[in-house]
Amino acid sequence: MQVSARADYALRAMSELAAARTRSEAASDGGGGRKDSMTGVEISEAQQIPRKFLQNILFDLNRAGLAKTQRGAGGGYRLARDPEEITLADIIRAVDGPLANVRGEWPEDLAYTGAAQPLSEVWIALRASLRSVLEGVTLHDLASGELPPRIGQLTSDDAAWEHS
Amino acid sequence: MQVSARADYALRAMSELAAARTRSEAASDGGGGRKDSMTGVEISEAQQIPRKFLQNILFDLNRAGLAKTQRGAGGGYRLARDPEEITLADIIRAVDGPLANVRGEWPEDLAYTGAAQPLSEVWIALRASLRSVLEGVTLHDLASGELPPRIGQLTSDDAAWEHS
DNA sequence: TATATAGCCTATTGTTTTGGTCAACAACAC
DNA sequence: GTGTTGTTGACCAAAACAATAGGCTATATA
Repeated sequence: MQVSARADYALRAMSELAAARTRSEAASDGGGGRKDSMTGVEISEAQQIPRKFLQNILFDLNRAGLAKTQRGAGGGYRLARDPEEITLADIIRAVDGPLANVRGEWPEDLAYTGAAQPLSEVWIALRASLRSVLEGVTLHDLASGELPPRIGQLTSDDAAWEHS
Repeated sequence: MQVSARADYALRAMSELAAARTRSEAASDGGGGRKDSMTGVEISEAQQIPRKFLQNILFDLNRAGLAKTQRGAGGGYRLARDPEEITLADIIRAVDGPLANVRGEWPEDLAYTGAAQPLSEVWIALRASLRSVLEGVTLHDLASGELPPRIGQLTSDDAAWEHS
């Protein structure tokens, strides 16, 4: 139940790209508009992510169709879709594979015997619960700083801030 | 976001112990009562878990105060508390450490900059969400086969059964 | 008090994942 | 062209994970 460095970095990089796009749209007074792309180096400096490692991750995001790339001078990375249409779950899946699995297997593929039988239903529930968070937050939510109400409920209700 | 083999095995082993205790209580007609403990080998055969690996895990569970052990002939492992008082979260923490952390850090310790700032709140929400499932299910729920309503909601409502 | 039974516990092994680097190569803007 | 930037695959070290080995210790009971 760990969030990997890859996933964390990917989310931060994509946030940065979402911000670049927002900045670019805001500058629609003149005509040319400001650039909505960032180079790998720019992203790595903005978010303090090791350059080379970040490039691997951006490559995955590109392959998954979440980011678009432009080679050559003046190139860089930009979002492939509107920030409203990219969820955190999309990003994590692109770099880490399936959101939740057990010992490398999908929950529904596990065959439990005896007393442990109801466990598979618990895993399904767990996955659904993860999804309800990660598929409910988009890059736009992050970039605007306004997370959906669902998140606020979760972080305020419980003793959610205790360790572990 | 993977559930480790250790966690899976631990949950299955503890389910088995819960079942043994239930069987023992059911046999309260005569007087002696049936044994509520199982040896390592019995558990490993019942759940198809590698013997030696299981022993490491049982050791952790013992150290965490979730299982009690008895050496010597006729010995074995048994639950240290009532099954109603042991949650799945307790078991996972005993063998895997903290339920949810990011790159080895607690969510609240992460310092995000710029566009990624609201991410830490998302991690808190994610952890709360995990907890709401894993702290809500006890060994008794598993052994009786009757999971709490919260689980049923999660597995029925959504398209919860799709892959990934 | 033997003795078989069972857990204790440290060490070790092999494999996979993770985090990260390098460098040759391909595309593109100017 | 020429320099900038991404592409791609190979590479590496360290850590984590899964699993095994085996001598040691406790103890129930015959």
